[in-house]
Amino acid sequence: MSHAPAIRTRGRPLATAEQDVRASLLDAALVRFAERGIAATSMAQIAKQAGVTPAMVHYYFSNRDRLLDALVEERVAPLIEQVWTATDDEVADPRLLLQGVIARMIAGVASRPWLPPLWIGEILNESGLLRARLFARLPLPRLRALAESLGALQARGDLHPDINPQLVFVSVLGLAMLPFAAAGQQRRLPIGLTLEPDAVARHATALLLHGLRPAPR
Amino acid sequence: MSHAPAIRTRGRPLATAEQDVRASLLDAALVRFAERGIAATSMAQIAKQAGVTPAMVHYYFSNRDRLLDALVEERVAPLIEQVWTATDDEVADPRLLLQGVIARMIAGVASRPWLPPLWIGEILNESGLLRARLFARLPLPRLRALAESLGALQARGDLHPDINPQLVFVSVLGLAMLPFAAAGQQRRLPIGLTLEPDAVARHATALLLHGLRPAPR
DNA sequence: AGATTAATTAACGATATCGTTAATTTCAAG
DNA sequence: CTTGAAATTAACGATATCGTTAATTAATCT
Repeated sequence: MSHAPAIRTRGRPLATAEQDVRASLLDAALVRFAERGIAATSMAQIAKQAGVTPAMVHYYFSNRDRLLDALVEERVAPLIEQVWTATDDEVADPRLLLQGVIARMIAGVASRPWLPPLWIGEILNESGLLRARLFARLPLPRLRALAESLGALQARGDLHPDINPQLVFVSVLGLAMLPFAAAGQQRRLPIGLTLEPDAVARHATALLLHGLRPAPR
Repeated sequence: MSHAPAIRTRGRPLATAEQDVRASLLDAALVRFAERGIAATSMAQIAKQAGVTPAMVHYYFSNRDRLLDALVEERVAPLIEQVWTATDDEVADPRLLLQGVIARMIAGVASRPWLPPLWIGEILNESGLLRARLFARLPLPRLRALAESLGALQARGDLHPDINPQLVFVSVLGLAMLPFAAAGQQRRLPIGLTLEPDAVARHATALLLHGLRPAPR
C-alpha cells in the first residue's frame, strides 16, 4: 500500500533512507481519517498505516488532540489560504472570484485525495472534529465580502431574487467538492461516471453561473 | 433529550405505556449515527440513547449488520421512494422534476434532522456504511432518465455545454442537502445564518435553474 | 572515545466495548 | 389458574484500545 516497509528493528534506525516518520504519520492520518472518519480511527490504525508502532504517534504528537492540531496547521490551513488567494480581477467581480475559487479548490483536490471527504465530513459537517479548529482560520472577511458583493448584484436586479448570497459559498462546496467525496479515490461515481477534475470544475462553474439554461448569447 | 425515561426494572415491563422499544432503538441509532457517524457509534451508545440496556439491541436486531438493514429498510428507503414519486408534469420536463425532487427532499429533511448528515456521510460518501445497502434500492432508471432528458436539452442547445448531465443529481444533493448537514440540528451555519427549509429550497432551485444570473424576463 | 541526545520497538495496565447468557418479571393462551 | 412465551436488566468473558514506560540502538556533540 504505502512505501516499502523495510523491516524495522528496535532502537534508533540507520540514517540511510530519508524517512520522515513525522510526515508519514501525518499522511497516514489523513488517509485513514478520509477513509473512515476521525472519530472511528484509532491511533494504532494510524501507526499501522504508517508502518510504525503506536508509540511513535505519542512520541511525535503526545496525544490525539495535538495530532489534529498539527494536521490543521500543516496540511489543511495552507490549502485554504491558497484557495482564497485571489487576483485583483477576482476581488472586483464576485463571479470571477467564485470561478477562481472553484478552479483552485479542484486543483488542490487533484493532488490530495484525502481532501474532499475530510472537508465534507470533518470540517463542513456540524459535528466534524476539525470544524472548531479550522473555524479560527477561516477567511471570514472574504466570505462576508463575497456575500456582500453578491447582495449588491441582487439589489441591482442582476441576480435572481431567490438566491441567498450567504448560501452561495456552501453551494460552491456542494458543487465542487461533494462529487469527489462521493467518488472516492477511484474517482468513480456509483452510476459509472469517471470524474475528471477539469470537467467537474467546468460543470460546477457553468451550473453556478448559468444554471440549467442555455449558454448566454 | 428523548422521552421520559421512567425507571426501568428487571423483567418484562408493565403494558401501560405504549413504548415501542424497537422503534425507539431505530430512532436512537439514527440520532447517534447522524451525530458521530456509524463507524464511531457503539451499540452501547445507541442503547443508552434509547434508555435501555445494550442487550436490547441484541434482542431486537441480533447484530450491528441487521440493525443497519432494518434502518435502511424501514427508515431510509421509504424516504427515497417518496422523493422520487413524481407527477406526470415532472416526468415530462427535467427542470420541473428537479424542482419537485428538491422540494420533496427538503420537506423530508424538515421532520428528520438525522437525514442530511446520514445521506452525506453514510450514503453519498464513498466509504459510507449505508452506501452498499442503499445502492440496491436506488431508482437508477429514473436517474438515468433524468440524465438523458438533460442530454437531449443540451443537444438542442438549451443547456450550457459545460454542464454534465450525469453530474446534475449530485449537484442537487450538494445544493439541497449539504447546507443542512453543515448546519446541524440547530439549523445554523457557522457564519451565523439560520436555515429556513423553504428558503434553502428556493435558493437551490433558483441556482440550479438560473445560476448567478438575473431572473429571466 | 565517551557522554548525551534522538528515535524506535516491546510490553504493560487501565479502561471500554461487543456480543452473549442467565435471571427476572409480566403478559397471554388454554 | 397454570403454563409457556415475551421483554427486560444484570453480569460475564473475551478482545481491543489508549496512553505510557522501559529497554534498546544509532547519531551527534565534546
